[in-house]
Amino acid sequence: MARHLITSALPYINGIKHLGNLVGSQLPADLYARYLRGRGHEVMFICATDEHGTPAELAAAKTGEAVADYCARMHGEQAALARGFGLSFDHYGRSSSDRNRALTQHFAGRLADHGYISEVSEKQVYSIDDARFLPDRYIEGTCPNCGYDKARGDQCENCTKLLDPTDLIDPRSAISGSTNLEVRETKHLYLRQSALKDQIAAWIDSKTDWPILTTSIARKWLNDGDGLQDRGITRDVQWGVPVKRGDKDWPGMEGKVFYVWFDAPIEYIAATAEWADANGKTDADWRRWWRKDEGAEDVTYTQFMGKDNVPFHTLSFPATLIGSDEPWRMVDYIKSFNYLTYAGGQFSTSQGRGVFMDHALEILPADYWRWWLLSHAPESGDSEFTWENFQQSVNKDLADVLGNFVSRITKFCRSKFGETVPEGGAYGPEERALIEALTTRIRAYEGFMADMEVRKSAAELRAIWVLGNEYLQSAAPWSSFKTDPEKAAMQVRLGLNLIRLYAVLSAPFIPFTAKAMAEAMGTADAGWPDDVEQAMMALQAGHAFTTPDNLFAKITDDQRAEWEDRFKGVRK
RNA sequence: GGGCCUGUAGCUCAAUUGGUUAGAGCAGGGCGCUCAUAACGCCUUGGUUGCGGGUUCAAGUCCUGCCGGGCCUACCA
Repeated sequence: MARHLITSALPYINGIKHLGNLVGSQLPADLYARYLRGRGHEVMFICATDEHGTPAELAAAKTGEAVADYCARMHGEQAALARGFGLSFDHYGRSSSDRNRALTQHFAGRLADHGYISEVSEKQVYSIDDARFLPDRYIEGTCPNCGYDKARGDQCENCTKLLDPTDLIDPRSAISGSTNLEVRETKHLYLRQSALKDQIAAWIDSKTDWPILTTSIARKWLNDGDGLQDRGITRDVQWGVPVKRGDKDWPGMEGKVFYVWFDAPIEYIAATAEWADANGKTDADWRRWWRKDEGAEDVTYTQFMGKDNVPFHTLSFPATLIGSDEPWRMVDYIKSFNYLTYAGGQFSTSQGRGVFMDHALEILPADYWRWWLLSHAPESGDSEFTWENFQQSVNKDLADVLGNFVSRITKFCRSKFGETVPEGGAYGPEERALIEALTTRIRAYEGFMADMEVRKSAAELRAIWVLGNEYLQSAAPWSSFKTDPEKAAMQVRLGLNLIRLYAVLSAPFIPFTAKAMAEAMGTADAGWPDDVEQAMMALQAGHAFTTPDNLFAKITDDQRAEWEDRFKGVRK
């Protein structure tokens, strides 16, 4: 039994997340966490809402709420949706928590004490009417290159040219449209990543088993141009962790907050502390997951994230941990994902494009989404969601292959033997061949799951389901029942045990259905089939079961057409 | 502009890292079965691996040039 710390990238607070967000981090992280728990490992699975920064302030202003109220409300909504999707976080924290505030300030203090913080005076665009400094992308104007009139201060979306805000013709605030802008001087703290470059590079070089997607992004930042650049870690906004040096004030930094990307990854640690607080645990209980000097030496730490998050997890967060000169557990493996696309374009929270978590649960149970998203996870490249593919996959894999298997065996047993596991008969060559085939495939499944090969795991699980149908077809208990009822009894008993086996194996992918299957079989035995032959004797003759309703209703063509139409535009 | 990723059957993806005849699922075709959600099983049709060069005994895999798609480019997160 090993100890596994698992974190999912933190979903940003400003709205309901879409399926692309879900499949890029939280869902595969949940798959892995559930699998490891199923194998009996000790797991700490952490996620949280990422609540600070300009977009949260603007989203709150739009609804007229105070930003703290807005975040509290949205956290509640996101937490409810996470539960709806069966995301089995040990704790779903908030980056605005007291724990994170204290820890973020602690790290900043440690970094400053070790000379890894510098103060930099810089000029930034200030909007007098908005009463705030504007990040480059919140300044709009006419592109000097192509004349596009909605170019952003960082880049023109029309001609893709990189810009400085001062390049724009007729610049205006993207928030209010005000042209009442001026350049002001402001002072910020910078994390001296350049001074930590060699240590980070050596650390990245040691990760030879990481996906190319992950290491290549890190190397680009490490080696591009003059190498890893120092990074501003404070901002002139209201909503964030106030800048402090440990628990002391930071002269000259009054009224400023830490940059959201500085405090967000620290929330992985803080959320574990929140877990302790929420469950009556001690500090030692959470620190044994994070501090190598307090028990975390044997922890394996895995992070899940979309590819856009990689630089922060391979560079700035490690720089924070290394620079603190404290023995924090650093990530052992980063599993990163490409993007899920929707009807040829991107899912977009800001544009309301695609299918969102709340709407998804309105129209279908979570397991449908979990299965499709995981079995099509964008691991090797971007992958596309289409309603036709979704309908076909779900109907075939879940309704026909798995659901119908459960249906045929339970209904046959009910009509011939009643709702009790029948007794009699002994295994023949077919049963031994089945157990051998199951063993081979289950071992392969375990290998893929351990390697976080999500799509391959799904394909293997499906193949395991198919074995059940193949067996029934060749064993044909409906025929043997006529000539040799004891043989049919044995075959059916094996079939019922297959349902329990499938419940155990499938739980990481489709936890709700797995639970329904186990309950129908009247068992709480979730023992992992280390020995398949043993596992096929979990349900003994005389054990009562119930015949479940169909586990999965098929998606009809009418439904597909309706949803295709409903979700083709922009979220209201 | 620069960097990285990517292009394999109608569709979604594999291919043990350069090694026999490029494999699965879905969709299509045929046969079988009748327990089951018109479900299941078996068989089967589909590929000049984007295009052109090159290296090699051997290239989907390595190099190079085109063409297409995507991501990142440090002040969105």
